[in-house]
Amino acid sequence: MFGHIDYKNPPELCPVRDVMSVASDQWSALIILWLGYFPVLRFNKLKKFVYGISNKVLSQRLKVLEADGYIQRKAYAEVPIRVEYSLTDFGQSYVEKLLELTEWMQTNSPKVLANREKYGLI
Amino acid sequence: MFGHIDYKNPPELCPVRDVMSVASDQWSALIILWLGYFPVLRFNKLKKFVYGISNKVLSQRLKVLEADGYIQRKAYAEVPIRVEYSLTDFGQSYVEKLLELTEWMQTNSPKVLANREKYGLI
DNA sequence: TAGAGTAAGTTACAAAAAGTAACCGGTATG
DNA sequence: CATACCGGTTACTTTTTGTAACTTACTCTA
Repeated sequence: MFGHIDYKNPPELCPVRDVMSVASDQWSALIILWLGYFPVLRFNKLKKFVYGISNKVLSQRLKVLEADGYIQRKAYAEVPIRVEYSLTDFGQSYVEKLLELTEWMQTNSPKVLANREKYGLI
Repeated sequence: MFGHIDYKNPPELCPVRDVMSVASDQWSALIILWLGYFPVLRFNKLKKFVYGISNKVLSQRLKVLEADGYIQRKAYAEVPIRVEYSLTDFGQSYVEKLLELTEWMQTNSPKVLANREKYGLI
């Protein structure tokens, strides 16, 4: 894992870090998880599921996730316009990894919350 | 995974989401990964490994990660003061999960970078 | 037939988070 | 005698987010 980093002469930028920071961003992760649950979602549906996200940030994240190859966007020339978002095969393989982490979080978040509370009282 | 969310009546806040956003934050993840590699690290060493982080943000993240139970801080009353950071058992169990994700990222980041480039040219 | 609602965003502005650089007091190093 | 280390903190600037209004063209409701 750290083998590729020469930590005595740290590089200006680590590409893995860059890629990971996009994919594990809170909103990006939620978008990908919901698209893993529902194969196809339109903008406004997605916005309802990814509770609390703004149009602006949803729009930004969708563009970045599309550019990075996790999701695909299909626009239909109807009136009103219909746009469908779905995971690519690559995105599908990522969501499986992400789900493992999320499951760990679901199991362990009570411990974190308990810890947080205890820490606040001391 | 989604069973706990009633997406027709979305909750004001999802605790899992809150916990996960702290733990999967870019800087937090890097701190935890380096502490998984070196059992004990002092502030300035950590700062060198977590390349690019500022004192301010490192200090903030260490406090939050300590409060959430991932790391522990030991200060020795020497002169100059010595402070050692290390993973708790809980943090250790988390870093194992995080490493799996990181390994996936290492394997797959070339695909993402290739995709990104292709997308930029169209 | 006026009014509201839907669709997928964009835009201008405000608020929050992150980055930058200087500083602390005491000690060891050159 | 000046410099660097130790583990941070503080004031200030820049970047990122969030908020709310707006867009175009059609459909549904009263």
